[in-house]
Amino acid sequence: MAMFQTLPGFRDFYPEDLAKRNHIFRIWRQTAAAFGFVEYDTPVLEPLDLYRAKSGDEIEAQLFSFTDKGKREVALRPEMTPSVCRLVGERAGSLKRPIKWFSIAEFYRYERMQKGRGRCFFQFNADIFGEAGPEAEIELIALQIQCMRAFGLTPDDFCIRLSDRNLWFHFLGSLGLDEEKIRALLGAVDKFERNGDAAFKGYEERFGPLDPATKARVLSFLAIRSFDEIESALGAGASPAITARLADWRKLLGGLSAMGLSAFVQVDLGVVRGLAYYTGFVFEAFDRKGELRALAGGGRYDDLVGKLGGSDLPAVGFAIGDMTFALLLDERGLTPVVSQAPDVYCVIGGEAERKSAFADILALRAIGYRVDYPMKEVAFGKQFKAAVESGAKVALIYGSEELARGVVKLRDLGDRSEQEFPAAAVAESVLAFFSGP
RNA sequence: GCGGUCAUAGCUCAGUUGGUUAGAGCACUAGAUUGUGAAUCUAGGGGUCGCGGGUUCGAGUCCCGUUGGCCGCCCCA
Repeated sequence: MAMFQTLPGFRDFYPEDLAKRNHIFRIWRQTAAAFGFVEYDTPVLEPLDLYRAKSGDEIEAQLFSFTDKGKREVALRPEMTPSVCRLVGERAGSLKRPIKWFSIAEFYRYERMQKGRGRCFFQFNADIFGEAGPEAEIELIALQIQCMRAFGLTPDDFCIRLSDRNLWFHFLGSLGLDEEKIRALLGAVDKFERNGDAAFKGYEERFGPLDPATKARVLSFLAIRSFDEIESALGAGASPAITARLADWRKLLGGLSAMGLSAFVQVDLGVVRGLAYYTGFVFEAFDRKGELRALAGGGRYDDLVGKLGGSDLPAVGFAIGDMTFALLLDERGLTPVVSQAPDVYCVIGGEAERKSAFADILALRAIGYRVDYPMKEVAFGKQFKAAVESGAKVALIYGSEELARGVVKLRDLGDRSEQEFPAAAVAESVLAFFSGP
């Protein structure tokens, strides 16, 4: 029993765990780069006010926050958005647009542990700044899909539910509700899927009973699952603002369709995301079976950079969390098996032979091969067993007989065939062996 | 923050109505085996039975507390 445990909700990564994590990150990085996104990073520790400014005081309960030795109130970052808003806000005037940035970083939230949720977790974040039109959403939704597809996940495994807080604002505004009521009602819509009718309780406690006709219209609006339904609900006699918004929808859906991604996208106005700062399209990825919490989520937040970074910049972004994503890969049997085996394992006769081997070992490693050998003098039989168990492709045999003849023997641990190389040209010979047919 | 449930070796678990020095398999180390492969045999290391207190002649076992895991609620940027 270890003397110390990790803090609740924190994780150790043993080599095999870290290999899996790194493999996931590697694919996310490659994918983001393929989409033309560049990587950035920010401090883990930030001024507490950065998060207060965005989300208000009540958020403090879920922050790892404390006062540092300089009497500054600080917090471990619970998300990337405020930090990245600061970065782009500071240089908004000099950055080429569109600004396409991504990061892979660890975050901390003081919450109760649950399946797919801990107190520390990693997120892949991607954002586009400086593009106000739905072209940015096309790019980001496509990236989000590819970040999951790249692991072999299909439309049978997950889908992106697409909604629009802007449309909800127009719709509820047309019912005569003011902004405060609209925001409260969107909170109810967000909870409706989970809590049913009880979701409206908070609204009604604050503003009184919701007019039944209005409620009926809200319920039928949040049940919308296709663009056709949106059009028939709003299209006839719509205001210019709604007409323009419907054009944005057509552009977004058309773009995703042209990319061949329609099967991954589900229009679903029941998703509005709880966050008040989202201003337009919002999208959330779920597993198809509905067994896990959300895999990824994002949306447009056109007012936040101005609020946190000082310069007005339209923005869209999303994040994928590592925990739920890893659970989904496990469930589908898609967790990558990452080999950390050496390419070459050296079998060494004795101390004299060891000296001959060392020069070659270092030369091979310098070329980039993974090379291992026994630390101590052990029997040949054991060394061959160790070579096989290491997973190496070949064994290089430095025996006294071979070296006396000026050769080193290579044994293919797969087909058990052997060949000899001149002892003076081992690195070149191994290189030729591996690049040969 | 609330409720349910669980906790014995690195892993999976056994452990009698409370009774001697807490066990097995797997894994690990070494030997049999000083030049060729996942086998076999033998030996070894590894446990304050999550932690603390109580009941008892005696607690892994019963009681209370606590910490941690899992599941659900709240929340979920």
